[in-house]
Parts: sequence; structure tokens; C-alpha cells
Amino acid sequence: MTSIPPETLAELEAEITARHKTLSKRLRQVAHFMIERPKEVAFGTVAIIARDADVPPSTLVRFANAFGFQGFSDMQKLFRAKLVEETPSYNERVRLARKHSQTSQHTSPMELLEEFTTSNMVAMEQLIKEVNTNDLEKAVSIIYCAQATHIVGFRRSFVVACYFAYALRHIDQRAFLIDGVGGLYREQATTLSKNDALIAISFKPYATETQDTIMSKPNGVPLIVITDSQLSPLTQYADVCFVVKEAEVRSFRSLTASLCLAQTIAIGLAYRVEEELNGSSQ
Amino acid sequence: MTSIPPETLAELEAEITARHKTLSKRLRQVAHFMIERPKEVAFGTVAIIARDADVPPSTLVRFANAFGFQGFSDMQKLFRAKLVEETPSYNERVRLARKHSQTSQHTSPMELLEEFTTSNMVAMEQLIKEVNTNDLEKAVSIIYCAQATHIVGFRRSFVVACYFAYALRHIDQRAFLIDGVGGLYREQATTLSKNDALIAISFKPYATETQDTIMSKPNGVPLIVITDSQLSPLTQYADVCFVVKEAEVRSFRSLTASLCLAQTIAIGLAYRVEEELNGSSQ
DNA sequence: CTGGAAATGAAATAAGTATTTCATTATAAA
DNA sequence: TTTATAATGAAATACTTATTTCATTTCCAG
Repeated sequence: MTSIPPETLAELEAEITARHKTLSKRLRQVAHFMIERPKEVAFGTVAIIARDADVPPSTLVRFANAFGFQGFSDMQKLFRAKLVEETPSYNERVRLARKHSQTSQHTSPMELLEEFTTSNMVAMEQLIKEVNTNDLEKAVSIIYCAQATHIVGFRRSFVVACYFAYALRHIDQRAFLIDGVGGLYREQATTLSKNDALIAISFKPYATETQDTIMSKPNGVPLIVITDSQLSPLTQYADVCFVVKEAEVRSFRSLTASLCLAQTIAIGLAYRVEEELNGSSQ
Repeated sequence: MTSIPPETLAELEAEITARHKTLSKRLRQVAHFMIERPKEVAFGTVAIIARDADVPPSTLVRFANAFGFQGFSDMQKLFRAKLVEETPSYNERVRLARKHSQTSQHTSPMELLEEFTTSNMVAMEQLIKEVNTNDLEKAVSIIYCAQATHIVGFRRSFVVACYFAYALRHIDQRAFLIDGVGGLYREQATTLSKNDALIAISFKPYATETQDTIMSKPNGVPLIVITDSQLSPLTQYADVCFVVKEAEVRSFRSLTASLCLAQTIAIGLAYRVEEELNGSSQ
């Protein structure tokens, strides 16, 4: 109980992490709160924090004691100190990174991270500007009406395809990922039935496999395309086509915008399903 | 005295500036302190702030009253709020988006897209704030020194794992994706050799397979972890651990921040390789 | 089961803090 | 200079908040 207390929040967090397993049920609950919501801890009163962490106030004091502090307030100081010292606002960090990248020819990972996050944010803003409401509604409708949805995408696009399949399954939609294992993508594509739908994702350099898959699908199966250019070889076959401009940093392209779009379609679908259920039951 | 008080710190600061000249000597002294040392005001007690601003405690209360607040504590809230909200602009937008979508019972896909993009932007800002330079450098070094890198992640994390593998191969690094086909993840993990590295990605609810994989790796193989909480079961085994807070909209989590981090590490590695080559050839 | 130790939570108590009061001092107008 | 008014600060008070206590429950080891 009278062991030496941690002197920084980082130290405390390390100790909490290390001892997490050995703590009692309630103390573990507090541990969670400390790690997950440090800002609330920094400002809150014992009563408020106790309420939000769903423990009695005394448990907070016990927790502090268990980590060597005199009392809760003593521990809280660490949380406050952290908040005071580090508030390098986003803008400040951008400025620092920029300055640094100009003075040294060495490209540090932190600079890269700054560039990627910034570019991705720009891409997000673009996405919302350029995506059309009708297309979005239509895409949702297509999947909603389909008995099953097949998704195809290779190389970089595979990541998006994979996520799409995950998201759809997550909301209880039948989703099949055409992964081309053993080069059998054509065969996988022929398993599509008339009432299914196909989602194809393809970026430069457009994998021919994706195009092949589309060509092999039965007539009448609706196609949703996510690609990076109006001139992509896929656009002409699409019932709905999303042209997504991804962030590009040092000739490397992101996928965040496409992922965000996929997520939106999936959740939009979830709401559609829910609404139709409620609507028809009344 | 009972005028309407400012509602944000910015408003208060504006008012202080405007009325600065008309204030009495002591109140002006307080005004100075409020403007110059807002962080101390946010955390300090009346007694401490009074001491540091070299005025009696009562003057602080008078100052607060003069600007329309009930008391000092009331005014202090503004200072605290400022410190809590990390990204006022985007948080505001998220809040507005949420509010808007609550007024109508129908949730349109476009509204969802607005929410997702906004939340993802916030997540990007958080990412750059919370990722530590040293960790980033260390992660790059680990992969740089490894003969081959193995990547493991199941369910949602699989998408990130997949992208990581893609990105590493793209820059000519040997990367193996532990996909657990046929439940053989343990066997896949045992193929790691001493000089390899392992990257593990795991989010709630932490798949036990990932943990199993880690446990099966040979001793001494360095481990890089990407997860969503300091208390994740993986952190304790990690040589480098990134805790990434993903955007969450309507209880659906994104992956954009993790993807961005993966991208950064991969490209950071590419630069490292390039720099080492140039360095040694001179 | 059963006894004993640890954990828990409600309530009492202690500590700390903000606010108000009021006597005193400075300021400005007549 | 005088007087009315505003400003000021030390100390008392009222409040809030942290901490401790103790009766009760839970959890194990025997």
C-alpha cells in the first residue's frame, strides 16, 4: 500500500496494464476507465467518475491506494499533468512536421504519418462532395433486393472487397468473397444466380481478373463498381459506379475513402432492412 | 453583474480583451492571468490561482461575476472544456451530424456518409496525436532487421493484416499473411524463424486465435501489435504496441486509422531501406 | 458445506475549496 | 480638503468533495 507511486501517466498506465489481471473485479473496472477515458479522470470529481465507471467512490480511492498513491486526488494529478503538458494541437504538429521535413533530407515516419493523415482527411472531404445521393440509394437498393452479394477485387482492391464482405456479413447479409484462390475466379463468378448482385472494386492498374469476373457473370445480375476513374474499364458495365479519389502520398495510394464508402453502403443497408421491417409490421 | 455569461472560452477571451481597459487595477491583473495562463486556470484551485496571479481569492470571484458568471467555478468550466475537446471543429461537426439525423426518423445513406467521413477525420487527428515517434521508428527498425515479416489478424483485423501484407510486398519486403486457412494458424506461426518479425492486429472482441498465434511464435521474435486498447490481451507480449482509436458511428467501427498507420509503417520502411542503401554506397 | 480472508458499498466524517462578509483603503468629484 | 463611491483583502462561513469507517457480501481453501 505504501509502495512508491508512478510519477508519470505513462508509468501508471504501464503498471495498470501489467497488474490488470491480478486486480479484483471492481478494481479492474476502474482500471478500464482510467485507460479508456483519461480526460474524464483528469477533470471529474470522485463522485462523477465513480458514477460513470459504475463503482462506489470508495473504490476509486482504493484503486489509487493500490497503486501507491496517498489518495485519489494524488493520482489524479498525473492525469492533469498529462493534459497540461501535451496539448500540441493538431496545427502545431503539422507545422513542426513541415518545418522538420524542410530542414532535413531524412524522411521520418512521423512526417509520413502527418502527410498520410492529412491527405486522408482531404480525401474524406472529397468523397462526401463527389458521391451522389442517388447512386448511394441505388447501391443500397441493389444489395437489398439481392438474395446474395458477391464481391470481387484483387491486389489492392482485395482489401476493400474483404472489408465489404465482412461488413455485409456483420449485418446478416449473405456475402461471398471472390478471392480467386487457385485462379478459380471465373468459376467462382459462375456461381452467381440471377437474383444475386455483384460488387466489383478495381483500381489502377486494373487487374484483368476483375474484368474477367464481370464478363462471366450471368446476364441481368446488377453490378456495383468502385473504381478510381471514370475511364476505368469497369465503368461501362456498371449499374451504379462510384469514382473515388484516394489520398496519394509519395506515389502511394490509400484505401480509406473506399473503405468509408463500403462502410456507408453496408450500414445504409442495415438501416434499410430495419426500416422495411418496421414499416411492414405496422 | 447578472448579464449573460460567455459560452465558450473564445467568447470569454474576446470579452476580456474588449473590456480590458475599463477594468480596475486588480481585475486587469486577473484578466492578464486568464489570457496568459489558461491551463493553470483550468486546473488550479482558487487559492493557488490567486497566489500565482498575486491577488486575493475574492478578486477571482469578483472577476467571474463581472463577466456574468455565478462564481469562479462557473467560469472555470470554460477553461476546462477547452482542454478536453481536442478537435473543436470536427467534434462540433460530428455532434451536429448526429443531432440532424436524430430529428428525422429516416436515416439516409448520405447522412451516414457525412457521419462516417467526419468521424474518420477525427480519428485521423487523434491518430497523429497519439502515435509516438519512437514507437514508429522502432516498428520500422524491427521490420527492417527482419528477414521476413509475418502478419496475423482475424475477422475485422484481417482487413488490416491483408493490407499490411500487400503494402510490404509492394515495397519488396518478404511478407507472409497468417490467414488461418483450415485452422492451421498455430502451424503457420511455427514456421517463423528466429530472424523474422511478427505483426499482430487485434480489436474487440479479441480473437483468441491471434493470441494463440503469438504464443506459438519462437522466443526472441519481435512482435509489433496494433490494437484498440492498452488493456488488450496482446499488449503485454508486444515489443512495440500501437493503441489506435478508430472512428465509431452507430456502434460500427472503422478501420481507416489502422490502415493509415500500416501504410505509414510500410512507407517509412521503404524510405529507411532507400536511405541505408544510399548511405552504404557512398 | 464451513470458517476465514478479501472485497465491496453505504454512510459518516474529514478535508479542502469557493464564496461572502465586512472593515479598510484607494479614488475621484465637489 | 472633504465626502461619496468604488475597490480591495483578511477572515468567517457555507459548500463541495475526498476519505475513512464499518457492516455486509463474496470468494476460496480446507
